[in-house]
Amino acid sequence: MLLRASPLRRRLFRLYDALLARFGPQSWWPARSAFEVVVGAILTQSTAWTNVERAIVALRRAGALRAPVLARLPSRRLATLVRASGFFRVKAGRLRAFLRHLGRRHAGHLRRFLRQPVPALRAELLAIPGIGPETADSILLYAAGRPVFVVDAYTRRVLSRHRIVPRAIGYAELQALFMENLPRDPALFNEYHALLVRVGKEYCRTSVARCAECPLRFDLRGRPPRL
DNA sequence: CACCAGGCAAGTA
DNA sequence: TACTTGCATGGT
Repeated sequence: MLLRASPLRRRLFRLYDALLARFGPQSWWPARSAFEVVVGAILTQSTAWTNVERAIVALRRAGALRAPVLARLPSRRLATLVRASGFFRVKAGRLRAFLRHLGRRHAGHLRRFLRQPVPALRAELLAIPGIGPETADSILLYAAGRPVFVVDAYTRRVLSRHRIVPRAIGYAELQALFMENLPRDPALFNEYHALLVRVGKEYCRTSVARCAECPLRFDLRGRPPRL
């Protein structure tokens, strides 16, 4: 995959190099199976990962981190198990919607579901209620190993604070910026996104408080980052 | 105490 | 099409 050099491409590579040099490989996604990636991707919607971990632990203790078991769990019981991840009634419903789709369209086989071509798989994921662009792309990249870049709040915040993109850039535009300017390599997309989340958690919250301590100092040219 | 976190869908203008 | 609001727990 050959990409002609451009200022934007150089900035994206330099940002990646700076992140990797500072934080090292992140070994994402933090899950033991593809099914657990799907569950975590739904549970982490607008929620701190520490709270998702509590819910995952509860599900594991109940033996519910497998499709056949989770699919048979009553909604009240499921809601109780995922309570710590917040929005628990909504998320229990979304997990059930995914399991219902998996059961009806793919005989409950996640592998089979994930094997189809990216465009069809992405469209099918987005058609499941409760799965939007970020959740779908997280599943595509981290559960199915496809070269799809995941955009999230940290991606937008880190790049806009470094003045690489406008603050209000849309999901598709920001995703295209990465996918059209980097080699389409699942391992690269995996690590890049994980690193953005890592630096975001530590230095790039919505409050600008820790922003000044950020070790990257990436192309700010001395100016304070805008909110 | 107030504010925030790895979204999404439904409602309004 | 572009905003706004509800959903909810647990950490800082």
